[in-house]
Amino acid sequence: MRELNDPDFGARFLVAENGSDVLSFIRLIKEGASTSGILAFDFETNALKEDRVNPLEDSILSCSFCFDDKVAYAFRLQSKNKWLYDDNVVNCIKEFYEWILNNKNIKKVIHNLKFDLKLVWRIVGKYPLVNDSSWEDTMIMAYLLDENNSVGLKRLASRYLNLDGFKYERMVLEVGKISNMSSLDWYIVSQYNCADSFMTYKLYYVLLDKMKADDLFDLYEKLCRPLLLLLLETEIIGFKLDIDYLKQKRMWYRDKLIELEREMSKIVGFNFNPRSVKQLRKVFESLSLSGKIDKFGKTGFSTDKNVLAKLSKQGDLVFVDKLLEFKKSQKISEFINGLLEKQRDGIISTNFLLNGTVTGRLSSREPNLQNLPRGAEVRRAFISRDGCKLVIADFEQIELRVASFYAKDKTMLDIFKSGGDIHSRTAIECFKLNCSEKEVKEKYPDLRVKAKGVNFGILYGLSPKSLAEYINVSIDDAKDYISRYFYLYTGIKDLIDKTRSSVIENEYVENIFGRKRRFLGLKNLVKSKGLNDEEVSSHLREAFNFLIQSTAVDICNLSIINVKKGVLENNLDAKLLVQVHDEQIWEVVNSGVERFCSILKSESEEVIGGFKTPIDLRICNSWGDKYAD
DNA sequence: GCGATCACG
DNA sequence: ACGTACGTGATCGCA
Repeated sequence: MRELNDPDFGARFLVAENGSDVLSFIRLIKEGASTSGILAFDFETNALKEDRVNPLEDSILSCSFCFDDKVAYAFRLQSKNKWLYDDNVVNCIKEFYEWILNNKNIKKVIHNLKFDLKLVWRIVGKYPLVNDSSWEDTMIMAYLLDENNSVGLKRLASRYLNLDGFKYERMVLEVGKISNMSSLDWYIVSQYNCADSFMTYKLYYVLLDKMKADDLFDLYEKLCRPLLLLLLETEIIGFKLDIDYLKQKRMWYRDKLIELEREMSKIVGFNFNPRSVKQLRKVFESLSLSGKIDKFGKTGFSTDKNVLAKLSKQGDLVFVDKLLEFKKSQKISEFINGLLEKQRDGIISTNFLLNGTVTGRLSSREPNLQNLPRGAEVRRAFISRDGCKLVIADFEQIELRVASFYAKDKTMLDIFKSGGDIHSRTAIECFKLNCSEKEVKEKYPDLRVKAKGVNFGILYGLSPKSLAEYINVSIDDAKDYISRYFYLYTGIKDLIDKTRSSVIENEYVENIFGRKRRFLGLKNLVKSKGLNDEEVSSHLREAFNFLIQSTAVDICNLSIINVKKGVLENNLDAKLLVQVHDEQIWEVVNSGVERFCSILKSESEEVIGGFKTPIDLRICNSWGDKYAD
């Protein structure tokens, strides 16, 4: 055993040097954590591929533990995925992690919970379930307290802890210089590891107090923590892919892109790379098309698909159409290639971030499963495992419903209550149509699409100009539509005004669950620059959009948690595979599908009392089935 | 590393 | 008179 004390931390950092040290550490940690009722821990890992951290594959180097503010313990685990100890010690380490998992009387505190629990899963093959309340994530706690700043452990340590972080920062710099942890001096890694679990321990109490003071504790306990554990399962099990289908498509698109490239070169008269904006501009000039383009970026005129679509409307330009097709195919093939690259044994696993957005939405990474192209082309590859079905649930128009809920707008509430069509109703008012709601769909489908644009635009805090561009009408018309909209839905207008004045006064907005979006300094900004300043109005748009978007997504996520609890209570086998904001996909064992669907309906439709959101439910074999006609 | 582009809700 | 839709992540080409 070696002691690596550090005066800056005021704590003892103890490092095991052999198997018997490890065994005595385990005894001490069990004893200490049982007494204090709390255990912070942290792993160090080594990415196999540089810059691509993957807890399901990376080498597990070491771990550290801290149960009071006096001492932290660290010991090594593996090197190149091989244990560093004999079987007896390895078994004791595994038993120790099982003990941690099973002991619900001890609070386990981790910075970035899902990451470390994936490593625990690799070691003992188990993970905690949604209803286990003995886990804490300081990263998510910090995010709820401040959605605008970094939640990295080092930053938090200097922001919240009354502790000279100088040495820590320097140590981090040293470690940061060498991205490959395994090539570091082992004692430096251990010291760093100890510092991390020690920081996590200290942070927990500070953040807990702040959360309670800010009324965020309920949101954390009832939503964030269960959601973290639920998504842990989602990420561990992954989504099954039809690899043969993807490989076949990859070939097909490879040929198609080469062919399109050849055809375009033939038309233009020289070879060029259609993926390069720079080369594309040259091509547009040689075809005398550049004069028709009125959209510009920092580096020159735009060649994006909206510009191309406009050009295409003006005349039959074979080249422009081929380029549009090329861009679309290129994009799809990027998705296909990405999936094939990242899948392991036919399973694709994403990483959901709870702190990836300022609105409480999740984000999804490596790969992003929340932005797959609509339609069956790519989604058909996402299939259920043998003996299972996919149950796909969509919340219908949840954001508009949330808006009507907050606004208490009688007109809009009535439309939703009676099962009316909100877009048709808006179309009638904005475009002065003289027909019934039902007739709008048949007689004026294009106007209904435009009304849909108005409905969504309102939630984003639209301007006449942007609305005009979006639904392709004149600015004067757009102005007219907006004023008619507010005449019809006066409650919405009042809600927007109320939200604006309250965010200027308080410098934050808060939704019904207590989630906050903070705009520090807004009051002064308004004072010095006025309400029409671009930065100010941008914040005001964000504020209103936050209210709607955050509430909608909190409802969706609460429904997921309720459903999963129902699944466990009823002993069903159903796991969430992916969440795309207002869409959930579950994998359910065939025999339980019917009961699962009734649980989903009953647990989801009324998450807030008195506020119902209808759900579109489908039972599918693949994600693509949703788009089959 | 950044701009442009494009995929999603 | 003026001007911006809200929230994300991935990839490509090019300095």
